[in-house]
Amino acid sequence: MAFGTGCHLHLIDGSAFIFRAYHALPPLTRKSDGLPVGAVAGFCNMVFRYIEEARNGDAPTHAAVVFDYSSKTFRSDLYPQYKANRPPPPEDLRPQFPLTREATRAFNLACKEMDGFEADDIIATLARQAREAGGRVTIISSDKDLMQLVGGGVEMLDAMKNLRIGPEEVEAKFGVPPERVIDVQALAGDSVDNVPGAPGIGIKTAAQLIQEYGDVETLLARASEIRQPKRRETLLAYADQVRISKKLVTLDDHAPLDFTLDDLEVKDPDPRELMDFLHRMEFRTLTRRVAEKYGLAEPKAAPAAVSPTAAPATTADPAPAPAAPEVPFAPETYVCIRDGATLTDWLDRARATGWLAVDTETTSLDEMQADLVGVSLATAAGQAAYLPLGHVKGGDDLFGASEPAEGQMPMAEALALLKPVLEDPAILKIGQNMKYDWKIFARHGIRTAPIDDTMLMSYAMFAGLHGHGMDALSEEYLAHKPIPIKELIGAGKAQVTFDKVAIDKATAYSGEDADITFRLWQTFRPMLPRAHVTTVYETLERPLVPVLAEMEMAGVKVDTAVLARMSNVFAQRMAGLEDEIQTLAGQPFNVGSPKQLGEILFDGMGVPGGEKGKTGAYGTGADVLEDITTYEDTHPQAAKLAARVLDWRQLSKLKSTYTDALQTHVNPETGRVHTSYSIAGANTGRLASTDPNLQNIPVRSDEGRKIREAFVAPEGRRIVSLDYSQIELRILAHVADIPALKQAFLEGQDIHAMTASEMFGVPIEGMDPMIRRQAKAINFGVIYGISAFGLARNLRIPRKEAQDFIDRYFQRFPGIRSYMDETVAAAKRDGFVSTLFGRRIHTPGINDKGPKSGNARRAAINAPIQGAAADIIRRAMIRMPEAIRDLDARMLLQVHDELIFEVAEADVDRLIPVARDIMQGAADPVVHLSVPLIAEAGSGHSWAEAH
DNA sequence: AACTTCACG
DNA sequence: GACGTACGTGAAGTTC
Repeated sequence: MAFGTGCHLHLIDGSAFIFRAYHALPPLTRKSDGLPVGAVAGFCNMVFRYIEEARNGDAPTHAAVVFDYSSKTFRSDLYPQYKANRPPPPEDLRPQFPLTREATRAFNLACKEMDGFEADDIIATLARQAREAGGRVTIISSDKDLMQLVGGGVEMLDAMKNLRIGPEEVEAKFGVPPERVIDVQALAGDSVDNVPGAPGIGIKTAAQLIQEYGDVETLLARASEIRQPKRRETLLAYADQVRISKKLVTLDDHAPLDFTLDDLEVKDPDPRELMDFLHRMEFRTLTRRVAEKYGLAEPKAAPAAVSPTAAPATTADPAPAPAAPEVPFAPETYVCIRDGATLTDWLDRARATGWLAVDTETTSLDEMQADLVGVSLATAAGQAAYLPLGHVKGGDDLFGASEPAEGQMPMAEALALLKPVLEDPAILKIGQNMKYDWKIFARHGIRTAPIDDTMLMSYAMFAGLHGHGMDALSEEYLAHKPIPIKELIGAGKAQVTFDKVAIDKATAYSGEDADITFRLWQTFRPMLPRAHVTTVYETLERPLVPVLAEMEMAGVKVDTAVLARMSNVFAQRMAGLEDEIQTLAGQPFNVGSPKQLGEILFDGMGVPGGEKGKTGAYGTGADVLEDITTYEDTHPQAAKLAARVLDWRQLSKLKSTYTDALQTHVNPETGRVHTSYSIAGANTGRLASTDPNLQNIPVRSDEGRKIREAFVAPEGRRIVSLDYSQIELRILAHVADIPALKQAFLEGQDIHAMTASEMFGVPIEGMDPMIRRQAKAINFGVIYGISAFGLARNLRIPRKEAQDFIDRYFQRFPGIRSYMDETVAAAKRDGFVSTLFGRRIHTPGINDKGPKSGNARRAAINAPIQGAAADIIRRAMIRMPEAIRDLDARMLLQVHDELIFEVAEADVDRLIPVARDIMQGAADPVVHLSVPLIAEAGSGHSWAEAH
């Protein structure tokens, strides 16, 4: 059909689809050979959805997907800097470009690109031709550069948000009708495309000027009439630059196309060709959906051959993992191991392949108290077995004891067979959260090595994107939902321990865990090098497993008598305060209830300024109460009440979270407290401590600090603590390359005083402590992605003043601002930021609009700094055991920038220099910091003395 | 289970 | 031009 009146042309901005797909999806790879295909998958999904949806209502008669050919166009000849600050496409995206063209053709859509022209020029040319022929045009894109084409039968469609963009929407965005958009763009410029425009003129001002003068040429001709001196000067000075900018933003609607509109007639896809392509890409879900749509059978086996066009661009990567034929999950096929011969058979399979996925089942999540119930093994996808060892029969007898279930190997016999394999240096043991299993085996005298951990692989690749628990990983990367543990042990009060679970059910569940772990490992292994995080995984994550396991098993001695005494004192003082508080309130109420307290203060006593949160309750946080304590003159009763509540809250916190709770965490067998560190808990690379959290033991208040007196060394031993001094500021000085900061650290100066001196021009000698305090707050603020609001609140000063401080700071240290800008730009471009050591922290939401993007922005600024500090102490911890091997000393705790040891009295003076050297040199040799790292040491009978 | 508060670096 | 903001955690208690 010839294109004419009544025809409707769809023009799809293919390149935008690709980048959107690439950034929206995790880096998927083709299973059989590891070829990156995430963007292709997303692209296909978007095209498929487009065909399904966009064509329903207002079906096109003609359509084309248009791509950019290369980054070199006639515009780069006009202005060499045009789009020059665009980074090259990521390594793993480049091989996907030709595949998206292939995909377009597989969907039987016209696929158009042209050397020397941008996709936008082709779209402009086709849109003009269609308009002139009397047809309608819909441009599937949200690119503002295309908005100049809107009008006269041409409109845009933002496929993501399903928004139509007509002349009104364009005018809402640019403040001028579509035909004047190029004039506004020419004035405002575009930092993304590096269109210069006129400095200091943004869209708002540009729109104003164009409304007044009509277009750029008239405006420039009459520039001398402009009243505002600044605008006038700018326009006079930058007239040529604005003229070039206009040429850059004006789309060429006369590109010499080698095809006509008639060639773009819509055709249905050939289902066979489409299926063949999707199948070759190994997109299972999409293949299935297409098969359903066209009523075709799904191809069964994975394709043996790979199409020549789809070959990876590089051959430098290691050999791909063994091709994984699609094996369905079949829990009923898992083997239950009940005798030595069967166990030996499974272990021989591991000896043959060199790998073994393992998972333990126990009676508790606390590895120090958990009893081993069973071990599952997997040697290939779908090949899994379960070895029950500690299952018991259903009912308890009169004494609450229970008999072992039948058909289980004796524990000792089974472990004797397992031990040589688990310790065999030629057999890789694969686990999900291996630290748990490592500790269980260690308590049976087995040192599991070497290991791989799928949770840590996921963390190295996807930190910030999603969690790393097995269930989530299985659903995400294996498209398989595992059997929920609740189905076996129940939940809540009715929950039972795993030893009570019937062996056949345990076999299905536990075998599946090992099976999933193995398949995840197969999936992740080729992905690590492609994400460039193999070194991170191998040097910062995996080696930490045995180190942390040993620390956790060692535990720290806690003097419960000291804690109990403190609890009693706190209880008495709290009772007294409670009486006083209720008298002041004139009624009894629960002092621990923020809701009741808020109502009494703000409704009952009439304190002004109560602010309700989203739940409708008044906020009564410490900062609010502190404000109220200053209302002595207007609300003396409330001021006093607030002060008492603050005291009560402090005691309540110390008692419930620390002095009471810590006592319950003392292990009855070891008499010590064993925390658990999560390696993949914090997005930045920091560890997190749980059950109990020993990383937030009080220290800032005198009262709280006393709790550290309960963390003690046994007779004849000492606690030694070493902590990095200002490690994050040192990292900032290095990465942002700030000469003054680096110099100060090299000379061992007081960094906050130096900052104050630089900012305010006051001498360091005899400095007002107030000024130093403010500089310190700014130094910390910088690390957190400073804002005037945050600094103002922290320092309790007007926002304007805080803004002045920040301006002054950036003026004095301009490198900090450029570092921040570069970090945010990297996050927007790549979707992640990296530390000095290559750790990746993803930054979802950084490209969002709205208030949330501020959070993402600050997180992106903070992550490389906090993350590098975390990397450094990880490196120190990994080297520490070997370094202190000959000393009677062991590492017990880590608190982000501090390491705590227990050491024989006689070895204290030998430990400190050794540990200090390891910590101070921990960045070397991978990164040579241009500032020294300093670790300060202390020792004593308790943590309070050592810190 | 969600929310609030508060302990740490 | 308005919006909501310091970064990263975990635990306990109250409320729904």
